[in-house]
Amino acid sequence: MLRLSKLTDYAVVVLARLEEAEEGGVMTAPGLALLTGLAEPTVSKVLKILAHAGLVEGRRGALGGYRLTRALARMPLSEVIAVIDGPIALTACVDNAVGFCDVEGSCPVRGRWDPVNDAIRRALSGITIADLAGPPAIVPHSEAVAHNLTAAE
Amino acid sequence: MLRLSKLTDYAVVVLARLEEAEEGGVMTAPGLALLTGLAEPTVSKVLKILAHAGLVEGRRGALGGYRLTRALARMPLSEVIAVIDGPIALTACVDNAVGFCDVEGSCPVRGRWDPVNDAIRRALSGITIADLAGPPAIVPHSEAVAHNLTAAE
DNA sequence: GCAATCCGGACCGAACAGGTCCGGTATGGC
DNA sequence: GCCATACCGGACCTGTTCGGTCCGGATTGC
Repeated sequence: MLRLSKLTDYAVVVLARLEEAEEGGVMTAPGLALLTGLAEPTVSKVLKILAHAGLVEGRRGALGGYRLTRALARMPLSEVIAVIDGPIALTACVDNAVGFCDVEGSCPVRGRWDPVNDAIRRALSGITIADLAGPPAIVPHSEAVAHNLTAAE
Repeated sequence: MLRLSKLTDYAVVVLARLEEAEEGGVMTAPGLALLTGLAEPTVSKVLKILAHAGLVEGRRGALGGYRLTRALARMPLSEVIAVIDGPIALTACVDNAVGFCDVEGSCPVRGRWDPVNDAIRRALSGITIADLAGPPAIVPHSEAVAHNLTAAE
């Protein structure tokens, strides 16, 4: 299904909400949980991962919270995916890894997936979280899809 | 990891081998299992799925087997993925589905994933199984990777 | 000192994928 | 006409991964 983890989905939502904080202000994990409707431990987990990767910054103590280290417009989707789900790779046959596949000697596809991975990475790099968060208003429940957001052509 | 199932990987390998059959000839599931080094039940499973989708054609009885219904050069990778793994969609929030997400009313990302999915589909549609199977010869166990196979630019 | 908050990790249950097997049906050869 | 071969369709089991929760510790401001 080529699906990515829900954590990544949550991360995008949380980041989108986090941008609504006033300039320089922080938002707490419980607060973001309320805003997003997600469970607090889940939000906390997401934020911890994002903080570890440097996409957000955590400030401890009372009046603490999280804030973005970068504008969402400068945060490509591919980076968030890589942070949460690990490096983007469709199969285990990546980077000429040897010894993982027991039929690598006779595999006609060997080494050919890399261009595919690159194509996906390129398509994803052209989309930022800001694009996903979209204009502040909520989109109507129908087409806003065939947009000029295509990024890869 | 944005990973797709191993079955899809196997499907590509099997298809690549299947193309080596002489014109109009069929190859049996046990035979393909030997050629690919995969377990026979697994190969059989893959072929059944592919046959159900019409990508290969099965002929029963003695002297039976499978054969391609189409040249690999006309078989986009996206189609194989869709057949094995289901439709290409990164998240559950696709096609403006309503009622699956309990926070859809307040989700700022709602409806914004579709362009991403489209971008991925487009990147994948430009690559055919023939590209993955590559030239008939087997690639050496080292770099033959950074090839001009990128297909999407 | 106390309360609020992030930090790092361990933990468990559920869902999914991977892989196998079996009975049934069609085809060709002896 | 019988049998071996091979596809067909499904059920089945098992292991791994993901989603989600929880706890103790460290840090900061009042």
